[in-house]
Amino acid sequence: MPPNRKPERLLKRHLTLGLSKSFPSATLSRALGSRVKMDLNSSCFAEIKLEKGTMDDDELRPLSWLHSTDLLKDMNLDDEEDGNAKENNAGDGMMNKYGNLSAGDHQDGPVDPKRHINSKPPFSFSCLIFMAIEDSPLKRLPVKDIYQWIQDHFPYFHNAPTGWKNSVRHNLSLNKCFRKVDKIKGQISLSIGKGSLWCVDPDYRPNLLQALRKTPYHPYHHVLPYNSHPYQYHQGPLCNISSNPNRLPAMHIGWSNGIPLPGHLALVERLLNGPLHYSPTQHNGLDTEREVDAAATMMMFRTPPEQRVEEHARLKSFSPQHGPRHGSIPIGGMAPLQAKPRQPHVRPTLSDLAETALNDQSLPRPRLASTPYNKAALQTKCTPAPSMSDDHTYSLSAILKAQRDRAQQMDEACIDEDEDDDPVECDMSDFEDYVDSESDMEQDEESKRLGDSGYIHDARFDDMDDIKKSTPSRKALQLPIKKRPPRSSMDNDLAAGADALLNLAGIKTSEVPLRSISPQADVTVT
DNA sequence: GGCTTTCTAAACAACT
DNA sequence: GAGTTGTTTAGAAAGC
Repeated sequence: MPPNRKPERLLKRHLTLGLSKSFPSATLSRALGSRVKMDLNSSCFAEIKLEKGTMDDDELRPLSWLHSTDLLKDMNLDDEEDGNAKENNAGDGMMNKYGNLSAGDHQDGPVDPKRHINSKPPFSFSCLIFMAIEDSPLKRLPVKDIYQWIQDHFPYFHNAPTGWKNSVRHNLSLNKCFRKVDKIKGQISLSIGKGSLWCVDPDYRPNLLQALRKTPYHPYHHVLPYNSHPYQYHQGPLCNISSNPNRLPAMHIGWSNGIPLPGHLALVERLLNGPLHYSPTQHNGLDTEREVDAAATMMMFRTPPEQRVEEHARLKSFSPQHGPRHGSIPIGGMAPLQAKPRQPHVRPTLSDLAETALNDQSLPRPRLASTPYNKAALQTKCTPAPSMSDDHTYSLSAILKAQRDRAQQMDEACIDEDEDDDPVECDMSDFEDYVDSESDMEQDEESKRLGDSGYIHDARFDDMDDIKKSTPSRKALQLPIKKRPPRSSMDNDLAAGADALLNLAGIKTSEVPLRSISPQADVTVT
């Protein structure tokens, strides 16, 4: 066997083990195969699906991916098994007190589908909730409907002790991936009883997607050679423009060190659907794809932060009535962007892309981290690679390291020769300058949103809380509140990097000093 | 062994 | 008052 086949075989074994461990009987096939009616094109799975790149239409059918893995082919779909589930489980000596199968139950020996019916799904509660919410038409559900969805799709919970509902509520409350939606604000006229609606925080949607992707038997777990790259988790649509699995991730600036670029997604969408009418499927050139990514990325860095935010907000306001565009995905749980008709066979050059992007005042840009004291800001705006492990892991040192890495990367690009502007120091000063410059509304919202315990309030943040507590705010001290600088040093670094790369690509950008780059900066495209 | 994540239980308050 | 919802704390298990 060729060496490159070995991981594949191991993965297959892993998938099989993972599946049999968690869904060793017809439960899975029944629960997922016949009961789950999720539309992949409108659910969270659309993003996962798209990352495979080239899939047949058949594979777009709900849960066909499960069957495509051949993992279900031998499963018995008889209904009687379900009826015997409880009885069979009761006889399972390996069952813990909650009726779950303890880890390792199926590690040794063959799985007996007659014994292990209704074992616990392999998804974490956050994943279950995520799927439930994503499967709802409005991408928001009351907790009661979340219960129902979980029960409907995972029969295990029909017989499980009710403690799992507590876990669901606990997860909703503590997991920052989920947000409570004010009923009035959400303009839900339906009577949903008491309680709130819950939705997925778009900022954390990639995390949840990755959590889903981490599920042992996930169909695309093994597909993408670069699926460990954080960029891919964030930028599903890029798979839209590339069916080449060997394609490298887009340019690394901005995310190679773990800092996500929330606006990049939208920009790529704009590049794909906007005036460029680029249709990569018409052109198989790998370089072209890179050009698109590169230009998109570089342009991101040349757009002022305030416009990024506006663009981000604008995208968030998309109406949910727009159906999903074929091959596209919703962004962060939002309604998908409405596609503009494409004009095929128009291949833009990098210069075209750059020129268009540079002239577009509304192109989004990422929001950069604000204050280290603002947990929410750190978590939502400075989130490193989106993973569930990262989800709750935001140590100051890690963040500073990310900052330092980014600074070093930009430094290595020989961009900013201002010696007084040490990147690391600048980043920290930016942080401190932003301590009180964040709007009260935003902070209130963030603090309201994040709560103060569990997954969110973590002992790892205690030191930061202490710092904040021991550091009187400017407001408290009645000091003048600093205004946010028009462009942070980090922005300048990014812009500088963009300039350098544009120049390398043969595009002359403005000679205006980077610190004073404005959206109207002249750019000469050669 | 320590850390992190996740799950579970329990208590409590607020609300319907 | 009962039931539901939401929050918080605590502890344990499992994986790395």
